[in-house]
Amino acid sequence: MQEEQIFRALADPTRRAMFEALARSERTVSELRRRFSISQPAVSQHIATLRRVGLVRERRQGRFSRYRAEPTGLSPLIGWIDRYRTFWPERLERLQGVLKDLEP
Amino acid sequence: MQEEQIFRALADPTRRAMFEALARSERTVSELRRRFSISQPAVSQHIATLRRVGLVRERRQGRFSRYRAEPTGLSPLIGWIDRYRTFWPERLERLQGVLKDLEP
DNA sequence: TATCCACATAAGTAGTTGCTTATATTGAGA
DNA sequence: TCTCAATATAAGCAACTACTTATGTGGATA
Repeated sequence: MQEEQIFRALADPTRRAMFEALARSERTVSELRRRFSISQPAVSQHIATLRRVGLVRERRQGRFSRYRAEPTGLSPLIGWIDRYRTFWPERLERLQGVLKDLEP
Repeated sequence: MQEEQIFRALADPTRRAMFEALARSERTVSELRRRFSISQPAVSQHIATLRRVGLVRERRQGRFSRYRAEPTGLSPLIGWIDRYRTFWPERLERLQGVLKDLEP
């Protein structure tokens, strides 16, 4: 999936919030509807957009559809940004620190 | 500047391309106009948007305005993405490699 | 000072987007 | 099988966006 679609999908605040919620835990459309005060179709449409660009995965379970975020879908976005990290030594250092902490 | 504005600014492909061009070198509006086949006002409007969200800086020089990218303006975007890097060991490793190359 | 030139701003417009209500579709249980 | 519950799709609409042309502003030069 191209970076173009990813950027557009994440430009909407509601969709970004949904991705965040789905990164924390798997949820159904109804659950998302409760959390965001928009109609059920609106939720389905946002999910469809996120799914189309590879940011969300579906897991069918009977008449329920459980959705969860697919962080690897951010790959094009990260790829784009990494081109500009080299301009940014300070930030790189911070990130380096984070990486060190993650080393076992 | 909030991540909201940054995402919206970069969602447009022309604006993203302009940011990329301005990251490579400083340019005037006229120079950008030549590179992108849109009107001069359209260029000015895109620049204004990028400037408003802190992604581009102006350097006045007589009647010319020279613009260049401000990579630190990507900070909110990077901050947002970093929240999901932890879900992504493979990518982290690759990045770690990149960082190693930059060390000396 | 008169006139370009580089750029910004204003105003109008066609296309896109995010929402709504209405209507399928499909599975589970009485 | 009949009905309800969970979700998807269709259709319509108001708001936003990215563009255009027209015009304003201020620096440089004759």
